[in-house]
Amino acid sequence: MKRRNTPTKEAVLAVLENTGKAMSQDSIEQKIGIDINRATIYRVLNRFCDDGVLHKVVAEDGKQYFALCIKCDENKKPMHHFHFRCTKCETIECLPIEVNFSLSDKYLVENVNCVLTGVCKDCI
Amino acid sequence: MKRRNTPTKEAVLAVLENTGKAMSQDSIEQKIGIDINRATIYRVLNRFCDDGVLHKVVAEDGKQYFALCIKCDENKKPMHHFHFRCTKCETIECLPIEVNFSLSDKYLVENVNCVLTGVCKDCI
DNA sequence: TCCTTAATGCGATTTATTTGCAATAAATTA
DNA sequence: TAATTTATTGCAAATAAATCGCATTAAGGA
Repeated sequence: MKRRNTPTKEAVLAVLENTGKAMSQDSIEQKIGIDINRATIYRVLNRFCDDGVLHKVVAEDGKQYFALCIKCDENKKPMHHFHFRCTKCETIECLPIEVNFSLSDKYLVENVNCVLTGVCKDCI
Repeated sequence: MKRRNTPTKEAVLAVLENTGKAMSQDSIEQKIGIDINRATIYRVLNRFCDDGVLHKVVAEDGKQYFALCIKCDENKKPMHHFHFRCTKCETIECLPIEVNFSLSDKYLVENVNCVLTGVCKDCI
């Protein structure tokens, strides 16, 4: 199943590159300019996640937010980082803070989801 | 608005004490034995959260899970801890692992929500 | 230019959670 | 103990996020 380039995909990526933050389908739809169906945006976002272009964060409001994966050294695996959700400006930013924990290897960790919520430096 | 004791509240607490894990409204309703309305369970859970009896975790499935707050020394404030959601047995357990991060005090952190997802030690 | 099938739009659906409102029942008071 | 106040509950409907089926469109290789 080879991927195709479409205006939709480019527009979604452009919005995310532009804000540099994690965004919900809703806020992407508002900023994207062109008229794109809700379901399509979700499908595009999920495909990008599958392809490792985006990562998904679920905040404590229960909603999904998507952000570009930070490109780091190719031999270094992308680190799990904290996210900060600001309840004033309704944004989620990726913090350059690594998530550290040591857990018995009797557990298989497949996913890490860490979100701090509060008021960000711009709104405080 | 003084709180009243009701069979419902006792039953909900009993279930949570029993499993010792974080549970969703759904799973509580299944285990509780008596017939309690969905909305009522949510209201009871949220009230307990307001009162500091329970804490709420939002997992990456977007659902809310509730667990008893761990009682520690009274002079020690309750720590933020990691949670582990097992996709096999569908449970969430509170891990005795503290969440550590250092963030500029230009941010006001009001809430911490950290969930690891994978396969737990009992299911692996 | 034609053809295959990935991508899209639309509408309907599913699932989690909340809310309004009338009825019920704790707990306090007379 | 009976009366009173109002927190709590049940029920049904409302919200809201995300997904799904299906017919249509349009990349991009032949």
